[in-house]
Amino acid sequence: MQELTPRQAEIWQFIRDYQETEGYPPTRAEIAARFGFRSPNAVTEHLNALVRKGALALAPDTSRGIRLIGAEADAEEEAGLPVVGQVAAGSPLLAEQNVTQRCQFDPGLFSPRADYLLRVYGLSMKDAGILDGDWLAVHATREARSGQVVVARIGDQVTVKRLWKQGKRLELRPENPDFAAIVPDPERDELVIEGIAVGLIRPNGT
Amino acid sequence: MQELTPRQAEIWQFIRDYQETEGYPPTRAEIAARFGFRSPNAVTEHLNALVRKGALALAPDTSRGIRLIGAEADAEEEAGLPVVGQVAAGSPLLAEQNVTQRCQFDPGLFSPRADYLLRVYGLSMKDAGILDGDWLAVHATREARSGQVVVARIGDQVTVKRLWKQGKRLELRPENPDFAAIVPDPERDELVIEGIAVGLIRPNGT
DNA sequence: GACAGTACTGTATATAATTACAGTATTCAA
DNA sequence: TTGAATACTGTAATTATATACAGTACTGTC
Repeated sequence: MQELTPRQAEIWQFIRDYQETEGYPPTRAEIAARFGFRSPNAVTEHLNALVRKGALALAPDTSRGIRLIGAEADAEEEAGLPVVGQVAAGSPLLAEQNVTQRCQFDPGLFSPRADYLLRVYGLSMKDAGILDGDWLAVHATREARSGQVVVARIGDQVTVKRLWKQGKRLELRPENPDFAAIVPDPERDELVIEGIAVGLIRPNGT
Repeated sequence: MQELTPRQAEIWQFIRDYQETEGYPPTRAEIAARFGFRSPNAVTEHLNALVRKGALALAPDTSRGIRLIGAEADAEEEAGLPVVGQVAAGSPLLAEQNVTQRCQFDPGLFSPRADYLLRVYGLSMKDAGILDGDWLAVHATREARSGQVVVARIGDQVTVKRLWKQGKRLELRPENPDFAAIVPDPERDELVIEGIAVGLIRPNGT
């Protein structure tokens, strides 16, 4: 969708709000009244501009025949965040085969934004309050700071650990005394940070 | 809302579908065409009946001035579940003063249904993966089985612990060796089960 | 400096749409 | 067995609404 001018955006938003509160779209005269236009034609031209830019569709010769495009959240958001289960060896994390379901919630819940939910296997992060079966909310990024809980990929393995950096030396530490830290060998192992933990959902009871 | 006749329900659903696909409500003539009525008045009378029964609202002298009622989820669900923070002494858990915000998500996420989210203070349930600041998803009920994590009220205190029953003896056990179990004295303390834990949300990063 | 895009005023008109009024027929409860 | 609600046909009037056309003015850009 092409960029809207401030005025066009105002009008688009008014139509959305009107639709929301009244249950049906406004007429050109109603839009003109809201913005103080003395001519309904001012609105018609704005609407035509919005059609050209793909922000709405107009049904010709139809009263209130305005349909906003992109009013609802996009399909991705509508369906909710993907929940990534067991990751098949070598496949991208978000490959369809790995997505077991989708989960919808308040986008502002996590900050920075969660891009997907990763089902956690095992108890290696138990002392960080991350248990088997939990869904870790992950913000997809390659950048992680020391001390953050990260989703990392080493070869075919995807793992959740706390990242520690000391100069060039990287370490992936579990939070459970029964598990040992992973120190990737930069020569042999390819370590990729897939994202950082921004929250957690425990869908089953405790 | 009063019971609709089959015909009225058909018309109500058509309006919903039309609204969904076109982006605006239908005219009486369009509804008549869909059902094969030869007179727009047949529709007008159906609409009036639907207004009497509270299934929709009509804006007079307004083209397509139809607003469906009960099409979206009810207001409670719209606003999301209440997040209960620090509970003021003696107040009901869901008293407005205790609700710090609301959080919206997939209702099917927790089972049984979550009625509210309780902000957890302290680390007494650390080993159950429940940390300070976590939001415990709670199903409001007075009934709890031994072994379940419960929200209990003893006098003015609201606490999250694991419930253990042995005959008539009740015990609220923390999951952290640094804390001691609470054994309420049935003579002195009034123990009320407020609900059971059905899940958890950790809104902040880890 | 001409041209396209934005942002309007002002007037007029055809048609889209609601709504009133006069009927017919059926069903179901008091 | 009468009355009220449902479920329509048919016609007509009024008003709600979209839209065409003729202008004005400002802005950026090729």
